[in-house]
Amino acid sequence: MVRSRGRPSLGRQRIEIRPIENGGRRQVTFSKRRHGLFKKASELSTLCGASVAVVAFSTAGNVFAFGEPTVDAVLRRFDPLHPVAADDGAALAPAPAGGGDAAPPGDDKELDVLRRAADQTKEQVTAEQARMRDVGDKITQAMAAAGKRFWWEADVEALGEAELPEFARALERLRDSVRRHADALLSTAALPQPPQQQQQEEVPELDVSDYSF
Amino acid sequence: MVRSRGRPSLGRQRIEIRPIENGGRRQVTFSKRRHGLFKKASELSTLCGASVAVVAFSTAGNVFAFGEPTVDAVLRRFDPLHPVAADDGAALAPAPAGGGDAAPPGDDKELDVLRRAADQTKEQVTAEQARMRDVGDKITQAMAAAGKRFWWEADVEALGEAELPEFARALERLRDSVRRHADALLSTAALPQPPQQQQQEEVPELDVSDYSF
DNA sequence: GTAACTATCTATAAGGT
DNA sequence: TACCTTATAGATAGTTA
Repeated sequence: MVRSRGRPSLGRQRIEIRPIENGGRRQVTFSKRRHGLFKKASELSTLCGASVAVVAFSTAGNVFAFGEPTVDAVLRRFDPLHPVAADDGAALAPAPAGGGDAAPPGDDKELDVLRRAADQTKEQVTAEQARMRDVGDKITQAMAAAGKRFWWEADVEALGEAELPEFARALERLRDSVRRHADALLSTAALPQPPQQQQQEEVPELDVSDYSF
Repeated sequence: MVRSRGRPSLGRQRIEIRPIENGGRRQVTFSKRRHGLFKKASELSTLCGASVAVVAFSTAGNVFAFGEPTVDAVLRRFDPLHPVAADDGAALAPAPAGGGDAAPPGDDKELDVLRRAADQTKEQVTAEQARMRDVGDKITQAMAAAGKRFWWEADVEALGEAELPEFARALERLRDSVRRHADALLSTAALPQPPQQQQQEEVPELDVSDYSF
């Protein structure tokens, strides 16, 4: 590009830190500085091993967020209502309604139980995969058709009325499966044998009527 | 301050973005960059009228936060599980305890309230997308690492304790979303393909208490 | 944890494609 | 919208107090 005369540009100019009136300029600045801010946050995290979360709302109401390791992880750790140390999710562990609520740490049986729970979960997940592969193809198609990259971007509207309930049910089952696994992981410290309910592979009754399909 | 010989310092040097081993150096860097990050966030907010929140945990476990107008305000606005009006909720606040309890039908205020509620809903949906995108990247990584093609094949075991609850929650939210859509479909028996999806996002609010996590 | 001090390095304001 | 380019304002590494 030929710059016929004088300086090719004025270069960076100093600006006062005060509200930008011009809408277009404000939008451009927001975009640039937001990127810069997230980058800084990322660098801080990497350099110093810090957990960082950034949330920004534009004047237009759009949200942008950055988090390491995850926005939610950091925010929950920050939330005083969910006091959690380095390992978050302690708040997620349901207080077992059974008898004692704390087991002596260091017991070998603990490990064994954990192992079984893990295997069980894995089994369930495998079963889920089999059941889901079918409906999954439909969903994948919907994703591809819309040029989406992530599963949650799947165009729900494009799913037929036949696939929808199946999709929802599949989600629910997987959700439950994952939750059980998470609970098992998180209750490593205190494993008070629950009243032998969750142990069986029987998936908790699915009350479909609840979801009026 | 006398500097007896040579250059007083080498000046700023370029550094690679990777974990700083030296504890002292890391601490100094954390302090400096944290200040810089907060300043950037502040400027972004002032220049662009954006609401911004930043939360950072040092490796020592200390928390530092910045927020405009307030950390809590931004985080509540971001958390869809705790719907709070962005601006002091004047619009959604319970009817003033004065005389009448409802605005006369046909009043412009009615429309205004509706409009604000709609905006809020839209905002929440957008926030969802932002959070999903974040945790989604993590899950996608897990998928890629395992060479899986579908999201439900993601190796649950490979997800960290931080990601697991996220994954479960993401599933839950998506499930709810799907259910709402299904409900809408069924209640309007024969509605042809909606022209847009963002427009009629007005759906019943979700009752999370049902799926307590 | 903070606060200088400097010499660099980086982010970015403007303007263009 | 995003991506260039330029030239400069601002951030900061290394060090000491």
